[in-house]
Amino acid sequence: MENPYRTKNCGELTEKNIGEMVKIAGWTNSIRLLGGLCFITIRDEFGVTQVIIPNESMIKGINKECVISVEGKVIERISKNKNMATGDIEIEAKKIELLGDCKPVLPFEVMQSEQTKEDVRLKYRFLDLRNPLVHSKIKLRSNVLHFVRNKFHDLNFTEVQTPILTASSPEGARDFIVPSRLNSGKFYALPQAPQQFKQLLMASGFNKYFQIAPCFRDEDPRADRSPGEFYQIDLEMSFSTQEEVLQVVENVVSSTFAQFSNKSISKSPFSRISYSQAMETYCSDKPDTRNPLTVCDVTDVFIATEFSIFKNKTIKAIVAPANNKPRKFFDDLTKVIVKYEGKGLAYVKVTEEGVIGSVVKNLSQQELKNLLSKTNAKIGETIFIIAEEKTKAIKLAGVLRNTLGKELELINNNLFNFVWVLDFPFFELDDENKLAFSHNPFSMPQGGLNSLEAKDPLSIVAYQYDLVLNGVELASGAVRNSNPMLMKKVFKMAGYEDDVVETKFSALYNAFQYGVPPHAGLALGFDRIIMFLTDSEVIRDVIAFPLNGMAQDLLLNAPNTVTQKQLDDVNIQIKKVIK
RNA sequence: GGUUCGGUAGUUCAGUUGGUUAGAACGCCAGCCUGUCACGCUGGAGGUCGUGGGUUCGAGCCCCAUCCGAAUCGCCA
Repeated sequence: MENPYRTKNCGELTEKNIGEMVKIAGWTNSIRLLGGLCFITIRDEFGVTQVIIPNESMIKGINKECVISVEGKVIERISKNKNMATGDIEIEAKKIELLGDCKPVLPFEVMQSEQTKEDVRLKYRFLDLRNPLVHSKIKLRSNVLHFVRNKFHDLNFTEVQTPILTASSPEGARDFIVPSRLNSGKFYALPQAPQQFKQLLMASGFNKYFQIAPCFRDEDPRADRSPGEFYQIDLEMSFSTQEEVLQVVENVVSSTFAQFSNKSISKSPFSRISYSQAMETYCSDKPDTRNPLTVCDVTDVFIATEFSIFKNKTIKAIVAPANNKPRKFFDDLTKVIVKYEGKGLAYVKVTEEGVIGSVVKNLSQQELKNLLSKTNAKIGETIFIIAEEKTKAIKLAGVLRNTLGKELELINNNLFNFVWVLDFPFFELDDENKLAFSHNPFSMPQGGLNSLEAKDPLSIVAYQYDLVLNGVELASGAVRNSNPMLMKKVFKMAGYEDDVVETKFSALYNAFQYGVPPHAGLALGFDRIIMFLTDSEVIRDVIAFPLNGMAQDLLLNAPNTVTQKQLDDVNIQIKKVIK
C-alpha cells in the first residue's frame, strides 16, 4: 500500500521523473511569493525540492518549518538552478496537506543555527538538528558506528553489553552514583569504563571482545571533553600480545579514517615512540607529530651559571623561526607560559650581528656558545628558553612547543598523523614522594616479577600504550596483569595493605585464580574520532543531545529535583538545597 | 574552586565622555510583485538593556553584589 505522506523523498527527483505524479513530504524550507506566482521549497533528510504553487491560497496558513505533504506533477523548470541537486525540476502542486504546524517566529533560523548562541541551540536542539550542516555530523556518527561495528564483527570480535548500574571503582575520576531502593543506603556507580568486566570476559572464555561503550565520569568539561558521559570503542583480546592489539587497532583506525575523511593519513604501521623518548623530544606524552619543532634539554649548559633565573633549574630550549615576529608575539607567548603558572619565558635571537635578547647580558660568552652549539640554532632563528623546576619545565616546554607550532603555522591541517606512545612507566612518585601507580594498576610491568624485585621501581615500564593523533590521546591500552601474585606484589609496592587487592578488586582477583588467559586490550575515544572526521572544534557538535558546560540537559531539564516519595523510596534526605 | 571574555528586539550585533523617544541586519506581520532560488519593493509591530542594589539632576554605559553562558587552569587512574 502506498505511503499516505510521500512516494518520493526530497533529494531523489531528477529530469528522469518529469511527468510523474508524486508526493513528497518534509519541512517548509523557504516561501517566495512573487505575486501571481509562488515557490516553496521542501526539505527532508535527503535534500530540498522546489514546489511551484499555482494559487497562493493553497499555502495559506503555512509558514517556514511547517511539516507538509505535497502532491503534484514533476515538471521541468523554466529557470534551472545548478547549485541544487534537484535544480532541474520542480513539482507543480495539486494538493498540499499540513501535517505539522509550526509557530511563525522561530528561536533561530534553522539554516543559520550554527551562528546562534549555544544554550539557545541546545534548548531547541530539534530545530538545530534540522540544519543539514548540523544534521550531517550525527549522520556521519551513525555511519562510523555501523562501519566500526561491522569491522570488529568481521575480525571475529564478540560484542558484549556490560552493566550500566555497577560498583564504584576505587580509583580514577569522580563517580556518578545512583541510590538503590532495594538496598537501602547503598549506591550503584555508573561505569567510568567497562575495564573490570572486559577482563572478566577474558576469564569467561570470550576470545575477543568489543563494545561501543558508554562511560561516565563526573568531572568538569572542556571543548573536547563532554561532561558526564562519552563513548569508547572498548576492546580486549585473550592470548594476545601488545603487538597484536596494536595491529588490530591500526587496521580499524586506518580503514575508518580512510573511509570517512579525505585528509591524508600517516601510513600504517604508525610510527612508535617510547614514553621517555616522547618526553625528551616533545615534552609531552601526547605529542602532535605534525609539529616539526623539538625540545632540547640545555640544563647542562647552565649548570654553573651565575644567572639567578637559570640557577639550579631544569632548562628546556626550543628553536623556532620567529626572529621577524613583532614584540607582541613574544609577549603573548609569555602570557601563555604565565597562564600555566610559569615564571616567564626567555628568548634569544640569533642574528647576523650575533645573539641578541634581554637575557643575553646575564649569560657568559661560553654559555651562549654552548647554547648555540647544543641547540644547533641558525641565523634567523629564536631560541626560546624555559627555566623551572623539572616537572614544570617539561610541562611548559610542551605547552610552548604546541603554541609555537600553531602560532608559526608549522602544522599541516590536512594530515592525520598517528603515533604510538609505548612503554609508560609503571610507577611514579606522588606529591608526598611516595611510590604510586602512574597509569593503571592493572597493566603488566615489563619483566614481570624479576624486574619488580631487582629494578629501581621508577625505571620499570609497563606494557601500556597510547595511540596519539595530532596531539590528542585517541586511545589507551595495556597488556593486563593477570597474575594474582603479581597483582598483590605491585599493590604492596605502591603502599597498599595486603588485603586491598582481595577486597577492592575481588572480582578480578578471584576470577584470576580460576584460570585466566593472558590478555591485552585498549579503548578508543569514539566522540573524539567523530570530531576529527567532521573537523569539529567542539565535542557537543558530534553528540545528538549534548549536556551544557554545567552538565545540564536544557531540552529535558536535567538534572532536576525529585518527589519526596522518590527520595523516601531510596531513603535519602536532602540536607540543604543550594541554589 | 581560580582566571579571561560575554549577556541589549525572536536571532546576530552596534550603542561615542553618563544626556531627548535605545538602533541596524535577518526573522515576523500587512500591502505590492508571474521564474524566484539569500527573490525584490513599501509600511508596521516587536525591548524589564540578565537580576538586585548604589552613585548621579539623569545609567544600556560608572561602582558593588549576584545569576547565566563560553573558553581555559585545577581536575579528567
